[in-house]
Amino acid sequence: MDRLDRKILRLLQENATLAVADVAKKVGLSTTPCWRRIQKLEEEGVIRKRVAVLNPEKVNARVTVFVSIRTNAHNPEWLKRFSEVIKEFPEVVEFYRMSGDVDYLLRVVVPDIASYDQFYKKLIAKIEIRNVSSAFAMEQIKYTTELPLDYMVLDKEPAQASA
Amino acid sequence: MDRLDRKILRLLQENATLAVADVAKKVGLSTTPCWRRIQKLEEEGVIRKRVAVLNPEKVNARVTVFVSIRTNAHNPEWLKRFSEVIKEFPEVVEFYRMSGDVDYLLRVVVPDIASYDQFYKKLIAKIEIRNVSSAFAMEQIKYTTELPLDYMVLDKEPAQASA
DNA sequence: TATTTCAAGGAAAATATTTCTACAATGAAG
DNA sequence: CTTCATTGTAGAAATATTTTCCTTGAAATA
Repeated sequence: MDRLDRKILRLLQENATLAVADVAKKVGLSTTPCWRRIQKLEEEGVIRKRVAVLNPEKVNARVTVFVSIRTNAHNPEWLKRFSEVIKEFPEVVEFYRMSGDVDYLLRVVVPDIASYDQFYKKLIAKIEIRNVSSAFAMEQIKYTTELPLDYMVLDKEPAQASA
Repeated sequence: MDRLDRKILRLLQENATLAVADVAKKVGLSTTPCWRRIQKLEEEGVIRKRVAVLNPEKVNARVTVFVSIRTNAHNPEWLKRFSEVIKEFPEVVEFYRMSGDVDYLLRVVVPDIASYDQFYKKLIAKIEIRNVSSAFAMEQIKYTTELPLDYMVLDKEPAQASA
């Protein structure tokens, strides 16, 4: 992984429809080596997938709720069951195990508060939870799928562009 | 927007590299109308973009921190300035204005705790904040870019597939 | 310094795939 | 029975992917 790989990743994180030739041009490479690099990044799993990102408004996914969860059952069985339950809910788009006084944090996406209430009832019907607290987002000011690449570990200097 | 559009979106949310012909086959349509639908979904902005999703581990983005922010300055100027500052940080991948006792919530992605501390110092150097509290994620159990489409508003019944 | 080796890039072309356009057919609604 | 929206078939044009083979330059070794 060198600076060229990073440049390629940056471009594809922004726009995955770019043709290999265009990526190549932008990073200052010809198509063949650029194609080989992308291929490799995919094989290695650096690039996990390519997806379409939708407009939340347009698909009626207007409300984001952060759900903080505390549990009594601090054991792997409970977590396993809980994870499986959560993964079934398409409304839960993110799910973290946390340090600190909150045990788990969910990001839930629904059309409105009423739908959130329905989701909430479905959730607590499926699994026992000690304590749930919901925080509503009023506005999504920034949302990106792009990971910061400045921290990426570079094996070596980028190969000098040969004449 | 009917059930066919929804089906198309579901597929493209999962995998944006699918050829139109493949999408068509899966939704039970021939390529032309499927192509036209996708075209329209893009024009209307339902599909916002297509992106490559990277593996956080592989690009050294291992630690997620949720940063809760309280401010004294409840005015549009401060928010504007704050937003601009935040948008400059590639480490901040999500940013919400919240209801409740927390004013803003950030999701920050960095390689490790030391980097988070550096980020934190950079942030408070740039803008005055009353109160910051950081919660560290130990594990990302679920993360998806797919929005739930079950809530999508359908104009009408899907057109009957014609013979 | 000469020579070998190796990793990476470049050009070009074959292949494959995709996109996009015309035009005909269908079925529902009025 | 007319109209309108939508689909289907087929094919041309454009693009993209992938392979083959060659070149280059850096590093290693004698």
